[in-house]
Amino acid sequence: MRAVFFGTPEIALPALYELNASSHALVAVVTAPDRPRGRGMKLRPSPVGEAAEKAGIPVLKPSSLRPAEVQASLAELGAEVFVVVAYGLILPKAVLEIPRYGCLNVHFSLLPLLRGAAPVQWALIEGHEKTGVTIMQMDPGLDTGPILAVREEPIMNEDTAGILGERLALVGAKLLIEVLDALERSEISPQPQDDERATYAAKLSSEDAHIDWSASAERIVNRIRAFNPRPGAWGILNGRRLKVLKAAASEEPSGAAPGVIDTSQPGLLAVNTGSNRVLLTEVQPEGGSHMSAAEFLRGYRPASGDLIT
RNA sequence: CGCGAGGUGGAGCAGUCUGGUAGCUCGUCGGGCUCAUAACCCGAAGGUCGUAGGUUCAAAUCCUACCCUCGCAA
Repeated sequence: MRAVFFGTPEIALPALYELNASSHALVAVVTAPDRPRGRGMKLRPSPVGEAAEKAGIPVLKPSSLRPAEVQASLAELGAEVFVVVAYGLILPKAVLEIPRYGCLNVHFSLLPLLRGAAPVQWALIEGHEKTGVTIMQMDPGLDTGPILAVREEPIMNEDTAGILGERLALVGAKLLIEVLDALERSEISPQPQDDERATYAAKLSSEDAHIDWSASAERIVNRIRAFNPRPGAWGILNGRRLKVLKAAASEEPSGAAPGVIDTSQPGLLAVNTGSNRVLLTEVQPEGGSHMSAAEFLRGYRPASGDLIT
């Protein structure tokens, strides 16, 4: 079936590739406009925009979907379905109604849980044992449409948002094609969501990534996992920002105030918290590259008793 | 011209302001001690101090240009 793909960041790429390689006709890609980003604030296309251009697929980059002429050009594509994966803009009702089969959204949670912008991160922050991918028929609400397909995915202890997101993106890409195939054969019927059970995964800022050391070790570690690789959970040590990319909760109870570090054991960087100590295992000092805790200790030499806030 | 940090033996850093031929914690290699060890002791190798040019009796250190890396912010 003729499809238009809406997406913006990396996590949408597998779905884009899978769709492009499928039996369905990918007639155009819609993505967020080129934005000044990165060091130097140079204008750069979104990951999806870049990939689509490279693949020779026509790309639209409207800054809004409200203008009538934008909606008209979407309609002209003659698509039977719109596929939306982490696009970034709300689709107005008028747009949702353009394709015959409506708009499908690939969402990275088990809806109605974790509706919203950052479902992968929140699944980790909240310490869930499983999450998944839901494909739904979009309606004007925020991730409220009826469900077409669900795939569960277990969350591993060593998962970070980056790793888990990659896995979900691949699962979602495969599931998307299955849904399109089934839809074409009318073998699928939407199931409404149970709004009572809905929870929300709000967009996260880098201030949310500032570690509160008075929380429990488990909560701290979950946040660190959720913010890896971006933007990176962090604290301030000796006046400089220290990103914590990986950490593990230890069995050892905190023997000092939250945030006080202990370097007495060779190669280990322990931080006291509201519960057990947390062992930082991979960090990145301000201005530097990421490194193991052992390397950090060798070069930067924080002392036992220093406070990370 | 968005703001900022940095490129020093294999790793992570100090030294740069106040020029005078390089240091720390590790790693590596050899030897010793030990039942043993990632522990300890002794010794060794390894650096054109990002690149190019300039100032100077003398440059990691001062000046100029360029390359690369990283953080913030978006």
